[in-house]
Amino acid sequence: MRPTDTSNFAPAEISKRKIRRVKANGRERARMHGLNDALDNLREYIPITTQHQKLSKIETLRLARNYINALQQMLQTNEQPTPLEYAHTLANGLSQTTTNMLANLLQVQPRHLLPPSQFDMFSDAPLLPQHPQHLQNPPHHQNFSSGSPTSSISNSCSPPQYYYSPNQPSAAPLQATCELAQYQQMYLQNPNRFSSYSP
DNA sequence: TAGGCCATCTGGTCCT
DNA sequence: AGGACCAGATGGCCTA
Repeated sequence: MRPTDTSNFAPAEISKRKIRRVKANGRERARMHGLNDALDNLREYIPITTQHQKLSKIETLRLARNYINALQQMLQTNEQPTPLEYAHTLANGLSQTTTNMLANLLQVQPRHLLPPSQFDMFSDAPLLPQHPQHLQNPPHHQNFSSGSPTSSISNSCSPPQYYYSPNQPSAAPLQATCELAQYQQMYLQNPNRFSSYSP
């Protein structure tokens, strides 16, 4: 008899198992809802959002990973990446659909974000494209290291706005990045302030 | 229409 | 024993 074969079980035992299974199904449903809520929460911290279509679960996780990488690179190099560099980091490992969406939001050519194998299909493309003029010299572009120690938070909070879609439905991700930039600048000015930090 | 994504169910395993 | 977690199976929905 297979472990799951209940044909020899008494009706009372079968009923008991059914009840247990139904209860387990409910818990599993609730657990998955909790997982989905957490993913929804995570989506709010990712700088790329669209109004009509939300990122899939797997793409949310991939983009979150890439976003963390991008922020780490900014901290390590103490420089803001170009839009194309930023897009490259964010697009790492994403599906073609999401990559296209990303390219559209960041206003770079999608073909410049494709992996090398797909990039070969566009061999006539220049390796490093010119950014649109308004992206090459964005009005709010500012090097992190250029901020004076006495500059206020509000003045130093000039995130790379050209990284975000004008259709951005929520300012939350923008604000989150802005705050990270502030913390980065504070850290660079006085790392000792953060030495005792524990989450 | 095929493929991707999702919710749900299910049985197995591990832990308390 | 019962709950949490996991992975496989299944069917529905949507989009390119």
